Amino acid sequence: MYISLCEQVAKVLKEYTGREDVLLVDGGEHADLASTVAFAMAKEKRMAPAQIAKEITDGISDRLSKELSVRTEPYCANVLKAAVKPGYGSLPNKSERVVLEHTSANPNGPLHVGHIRNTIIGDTLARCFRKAGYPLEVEYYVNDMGRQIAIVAWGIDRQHADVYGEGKGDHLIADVYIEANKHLTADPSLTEEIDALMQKVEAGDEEIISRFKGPVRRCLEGFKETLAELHAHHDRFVYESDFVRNGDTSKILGHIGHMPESVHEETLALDLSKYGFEKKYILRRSDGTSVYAARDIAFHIWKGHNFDRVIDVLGADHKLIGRQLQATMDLLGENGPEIVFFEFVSLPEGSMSTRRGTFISADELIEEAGRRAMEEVTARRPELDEDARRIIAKGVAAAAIRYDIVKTIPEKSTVFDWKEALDFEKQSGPYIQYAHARACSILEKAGDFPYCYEIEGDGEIALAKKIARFPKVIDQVVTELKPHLLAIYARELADIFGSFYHAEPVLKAQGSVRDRRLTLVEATRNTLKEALETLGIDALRAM
RNA sequence: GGACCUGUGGCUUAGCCUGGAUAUAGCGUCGGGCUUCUAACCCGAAUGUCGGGGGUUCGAAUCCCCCCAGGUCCGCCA
Repeated sequence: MYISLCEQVAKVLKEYTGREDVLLVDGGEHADLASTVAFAMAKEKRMAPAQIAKEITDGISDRLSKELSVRTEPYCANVLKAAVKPGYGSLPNKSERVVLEHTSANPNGPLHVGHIRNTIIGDTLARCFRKAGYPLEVEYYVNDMGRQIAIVAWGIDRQHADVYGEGKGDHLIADVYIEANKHLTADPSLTEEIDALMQKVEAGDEEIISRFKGPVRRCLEGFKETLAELHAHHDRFVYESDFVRNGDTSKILGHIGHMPESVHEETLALDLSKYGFEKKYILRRSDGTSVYAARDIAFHIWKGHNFDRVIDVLGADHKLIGRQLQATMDLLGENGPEIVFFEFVSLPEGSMSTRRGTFISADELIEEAGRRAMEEVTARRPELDEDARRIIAKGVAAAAIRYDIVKTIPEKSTVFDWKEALDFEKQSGPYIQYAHARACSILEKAGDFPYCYEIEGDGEIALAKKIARFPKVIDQVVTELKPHLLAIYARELADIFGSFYHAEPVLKAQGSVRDRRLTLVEATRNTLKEALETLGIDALRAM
């Protein structure tokens, strides 16, 4: 409704003014929709913008009210009819195939609170793409042959570590990795042993390859548990080593070697200066092995051939190499990735590092959030049995974590704060869940009622207008790749519902007033549910 | 030294790409509201040189330039 209304108003405005730049913007409090066209016309017509605006509105108001439902009531009625249906906000199916890569942390230790910013941005985007009707595949790119994993394999041997015993694999691997790095720092000559391992892996040495594979698999087992707790899902785990084994990497390096931009010294590199990069982009070491960047090119060529739109979620530390990759794909005439970058999460005492062991793991955060949520549920709903409370607490914990992370724009670096991460009030996931649970509670008590799509009063209209915007928000998230817009939208919808809830009695209203408010509550509940699920948050029916 | 991102009431934060009406919300503070649909809530108040300085414009938090502060990167690591 809202989307088609925007399009229709824009069409009328374009036809009337004869201009293309009628850009419709949010009208704020004074209007539902606004156009800046009058300001643009002011200069050439040498008239005050306000006067031009008045002439335009006088000229088109007839058409708008005749041809479109710009009058509030019929518009709201149409909105509500759509919003009470399951799946509200879903957009028409598209044929454009999308591949989205997120998380892709190195398998050398557990996911920490920095990694899951990637996970949550990525998974929320993925849910929005599905909601927007795109066929989508979500991938995790597993670095199973880099230096880090060589260090893990080396450390396991040297420390006689048992990473297959009791405990979560990713944490056991981290212990080995941290210890191994201490040894390497103490005696830098040991790095030769790491280099030797990497050369053997690239050469296809089966024994060394299997020494790498085990810990990688063990670490991924741990990741998958953590990701499931966060409601994040990958359709496919793609292994970096596959692009060496299948020959794609050497094939592309061969091709690049013949390009005019290639630089042959001891290494093979690309000169990307025409894209504004000062540094050469090194792809093959002097010992003949490929670097990460080369395998990444092979991986992205594969993605570009199999999908129409390629999206990566990457940390700010990948900005340079990500842009070099984009430039290289352009040079090769391949379908390159769009990249969503997010800035770092640090701790009050400094930056996080798996190598140094200075991080808060996602598992710690999930556990602590679950404990706090259980306390809270037990205090509020002592009459519920433990299983019921536990289900609610798990949903609340994941909601608090996901929302706390997705609500902030990715460009802003943040400092992890337990207090904020575990906040269950206002501007939090649980707050939005609570609004949904309240709506459920009303509807459950109401029993059957006939839908009534009338609307009256500022409170009801404000709610209906907000509901109307949901599909547009989904569309905006996938075109602008900004999942935080959905987070903010859901919170604002919950805010407006909160005010409505306190101002307008529903169950106590009589006759058609009761029916229309119940219909509005149902539309709100359904919209909140769809929004929450698209955020990867459980739409709890009771809290 | 160079590149990118960020800087908005005491704290956290939206708006910036695409300039337009009194700059968004939360926390905290202060004052109200549970015999009434779940108070994880609601209503009201106070709190702002939109980091600083120039410029463009009828109009700048938003665009351009310079400076300051924080983060990230500049490896034959990933």
